[in-house]
Amino acid sequence: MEEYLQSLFNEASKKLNYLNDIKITFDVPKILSHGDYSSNTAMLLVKRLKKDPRQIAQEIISALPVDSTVIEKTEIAGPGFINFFFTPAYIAQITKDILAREDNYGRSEKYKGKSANVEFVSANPTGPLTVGHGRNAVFGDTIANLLEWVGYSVDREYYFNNAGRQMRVLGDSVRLRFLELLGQKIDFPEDYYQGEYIKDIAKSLLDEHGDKLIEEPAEGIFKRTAEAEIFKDIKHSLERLKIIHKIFFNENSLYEEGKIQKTIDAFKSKNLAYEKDGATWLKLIELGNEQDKVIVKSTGEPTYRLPDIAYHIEKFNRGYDLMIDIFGSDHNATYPDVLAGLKALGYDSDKVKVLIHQFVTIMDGGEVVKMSTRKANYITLDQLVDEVGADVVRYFFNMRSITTHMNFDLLLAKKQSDENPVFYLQYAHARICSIVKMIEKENLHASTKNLELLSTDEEQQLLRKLHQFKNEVQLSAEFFETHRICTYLEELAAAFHKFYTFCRILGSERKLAEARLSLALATKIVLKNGLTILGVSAPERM
RNA sequence: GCGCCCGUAGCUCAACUGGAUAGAGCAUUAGUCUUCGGAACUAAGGGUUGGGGGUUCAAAUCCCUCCGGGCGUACCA
Repeated sequence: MEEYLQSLFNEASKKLNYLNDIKITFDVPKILSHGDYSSNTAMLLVKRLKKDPRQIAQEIISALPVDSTVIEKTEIAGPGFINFFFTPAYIAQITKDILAREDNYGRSEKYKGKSANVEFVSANPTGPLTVGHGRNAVFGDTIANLLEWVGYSVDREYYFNNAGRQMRVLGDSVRLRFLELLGQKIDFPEDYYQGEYIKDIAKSLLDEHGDKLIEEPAEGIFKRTAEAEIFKDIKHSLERLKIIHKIFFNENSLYEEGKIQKTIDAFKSKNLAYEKDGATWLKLIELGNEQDKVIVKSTGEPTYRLPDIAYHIEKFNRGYDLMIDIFGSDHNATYPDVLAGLKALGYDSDKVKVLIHQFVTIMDGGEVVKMSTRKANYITLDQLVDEVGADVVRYFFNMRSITTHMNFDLLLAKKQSDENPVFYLQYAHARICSIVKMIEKENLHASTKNLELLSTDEEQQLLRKLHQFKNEVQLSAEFFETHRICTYLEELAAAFHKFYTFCRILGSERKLAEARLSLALATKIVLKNGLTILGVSAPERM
């Protein structure tokens, strides 16, 4: 419908030149009596034309070559909105498109030929993924899905570092637990990894190798085994949520391939780096940031900024049109340095989109659970999936804007899981599947021949909702907002249940029953496609 | 102190990125089933959008200021 309106305005702009100077948009009004679509174009032109907006609106309407079989009414309302009312018969035609495209309905080719990289999770393998990582993981994967739905080819990537201080501490944590198992009295430092999983890894090493490892350094087999075991668990946790990264990028490879040094050299050759107090500093003030920062410590080790910049250069060199980084809010101070560095080296930093999500506050029975990987005081992602299921976890993390500091009450999630909105959506889907099966036994089949019969309020409301899906997918992808899909699907499911309550299929006149059945099928398709984007299953029965 | 994010119904969150009368779910209350799945539907109550100023035809949304919370503010990542 929007495309049609757009084409009307394109025609009109040939007569009314001023329409070319302004961005014409169409909104779906909140209130039914304001029509199917509404445009504020006239009001935006008030300043320029110095005329009454309602008068401008009238001028525009007169210039629109409206086809009365498509639009039954246009009106000027309020301060100067132009409202469009489509004919019920036209609105019902959407059913045909949906049934024809099925699983692909809602996809577009707007960004066909473009490539994107989505980097997310990226937790170092020092411990199991926590609920906090869950938000990052689910959101990142869903953003990747959305980008695919609008035509991008997408690589999902996981960036990690197995060479830093964290990992040394990890190796030594395992070594100490190992010695402990051999009966040695050890003093386990407070800032080491306290989790049980460290003991498990130590135990498995003991089982396999006995006390032969007693003289081994922490950085050898202890660290290697810990990394391998933990990574295996991380990948498994992600797979349970249907998340599979195509690329695991090890920061270490940047050193091995000399890319870190190359980046330092690049900064130096542009006179953007200098030595002070034995360290190498980046001239970030000159690049517009708050203060200069160290990129190579006096020990000779780079700070995270340098490999981060080198890593993004690496991604630029792979030719992506869009690179998305997904971070928790604890990283919000780091990325401006990285972007400034990239820009200074001549890369188009606008291609890098940093999405920061706020923290998840875990509540358990009204009490805040403070989390720390090192202290092993956390709820793992696996535990969460065990308790509420993958679908609920995915839906829950997707259903809120990433800017909100969300509360997750475990007690509530467990207790009220039956009332979670995800079940409402799945129920609607399962209900349709069951209806269709049942009705086809009556030798009644969906038909789009008489869609104009779908004229009740409930049918028309449902049809209008279906119309919005494609646009909703596009907006969600362009604004990088997964929660819009959830909101949309809840409205769609509600519209369906209402339709289903008031409009009988069995018992209606045959042509009407066939049309209604096709509407139900179209709803099923859109529900399923929406859930697919979110990574939530659409069960045929529950 | 400074930077980023947040503050909307009792609770958890939306609001098409500046649009018309701020909406959903949960909770509360009152209803709807001899037939297609009641995990449903109908209706009611509940708001000075944290406070105050400003910008304009129009502000929950943008700007200023104050209050409250989260995360940062490293030669940790």
